[in-house]
Amino acid sequence: MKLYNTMTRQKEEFVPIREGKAGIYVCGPTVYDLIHIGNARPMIVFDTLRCYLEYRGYEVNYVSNFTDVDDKIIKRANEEGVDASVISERYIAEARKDMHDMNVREATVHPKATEEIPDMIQMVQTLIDKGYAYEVNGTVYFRTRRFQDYGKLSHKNLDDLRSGNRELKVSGQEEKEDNLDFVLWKPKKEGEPFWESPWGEGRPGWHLECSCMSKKYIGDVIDIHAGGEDLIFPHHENEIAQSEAANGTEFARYWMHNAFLKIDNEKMSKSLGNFFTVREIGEKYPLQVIRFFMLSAHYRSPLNFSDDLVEAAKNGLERILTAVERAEEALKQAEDSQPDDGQIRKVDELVEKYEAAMDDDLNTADAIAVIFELVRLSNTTIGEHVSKSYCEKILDTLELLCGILGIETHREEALLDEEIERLIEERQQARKDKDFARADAIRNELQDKGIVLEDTREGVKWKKI
RNA sequence: GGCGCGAUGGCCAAGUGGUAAGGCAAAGGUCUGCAACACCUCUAUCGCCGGUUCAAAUCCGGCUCGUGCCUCCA
Repeated sequence: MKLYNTMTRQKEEFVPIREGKAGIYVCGPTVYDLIHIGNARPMIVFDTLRCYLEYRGYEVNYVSNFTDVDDKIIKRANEEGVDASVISERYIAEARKDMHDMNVREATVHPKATEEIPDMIQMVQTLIDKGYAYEVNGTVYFRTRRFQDYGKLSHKNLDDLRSGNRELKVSGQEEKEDNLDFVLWKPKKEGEPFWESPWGEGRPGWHLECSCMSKKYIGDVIDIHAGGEDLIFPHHENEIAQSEAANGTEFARYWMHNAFLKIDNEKMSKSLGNFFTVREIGEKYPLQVIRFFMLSAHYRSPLNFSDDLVEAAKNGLERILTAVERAEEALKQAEDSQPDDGQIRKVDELVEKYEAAMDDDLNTADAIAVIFELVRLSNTTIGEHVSKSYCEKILDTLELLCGILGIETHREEALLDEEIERLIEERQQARKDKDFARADAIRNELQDKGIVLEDTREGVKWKKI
């Protein structure tokens, strides 16, 4: 399997540190509010990566944190007059719910920053002992220039950074040895949560969390480190500096970054008013549609989000789900005959094509195209006098290929209430009596309630939209 | 200013040297009481200019437009 590595800027064959195992760390959200649609992209993309690696036989240790101590959380807590942990706990629970609805599976571990403070203090101490960090008035800074490789991920050189920040320096803190130095530990301010440390009461810097949590739950060297492309600099660059300086070894073998999501072709921002939470979207569409939509483009391409595009994705997904239903219907009528070798082979070829797409840096757009090819194959070959084993093969394969992408192939089982049941029967009677006006009126009435009817040879089918 | 990315049919989107996957939408047709579903048919020479090559959407150079990051935003 080939993966694009941000570090080398090319696709590389994925070779795990330990055969058959993969340690993946994905930077998670800061929990100060409901997660937004932009947060959803890395969650969906890298969950899919995980599924595919597991399908390929890897035992995946998937770690994704919740940043639960941060300025924005504290601000929110002060506004509501509650403890910061009330805010973070609330939004961790909400994030988990949204993730569940998007079929994003639980990570192997979801560490929280506040539960890893001792390890962070330990790492800061190590960095001070090695000369990579220094303390001034209760703040500990990382001595950026001391780390030779700084800038290797984002391909920046320190002097460019420095000139670009000349203006900031005027208003900046003069206590730093160098303007590029970043905070590892900051002293508490009034009303902020804090922890005891050798440098006084305070809290950890943002970058430090991920370095510690990945070390603790995966190891000094991790196979794949992933996140949104905006994290490349400075977050991931700083993580590398901290971890490699402290551990004396390479931090991550492969760096994967997803591109941004735009809304109506503009950058998502609160000021533009085009800021959507996953929860809001979920009220308009099943979140599985959003997952399908996001995987319909390559993860390294910017993806535009708009109602029209989601609507199109929804219709495409419907086609897949309908095909599964048809195949299931066919299976009921199928015969115990020998399947056609040629047809079986075609299905196998599609699976190979799908794997080739996924092996090529997780090309989910191509993988979905293969699923549609399988849908067409199914719709055109499944019918009367088809063998049971062929039907099963089609169904198993559809389920498998969709499953890897986190797409559930069965519509949610919704029970019809008696009223609706009665209306459907009444319509059938009207049709028998050739009272089509009445029949159509009932169909429209049900449609207004979100129930779509389809008259098939096997009887009336319905689905919720 | 520094470091990147992108430009493919009405819309979305694959495709890194051999004459353009797939989806959505639209149109025509088969099926159907009608509709829906499904199936069939139909829609592109790949931003512009030049170069390399037997051959380029795919490689090189230039241009135009758009866009991301440059200290806490996924």
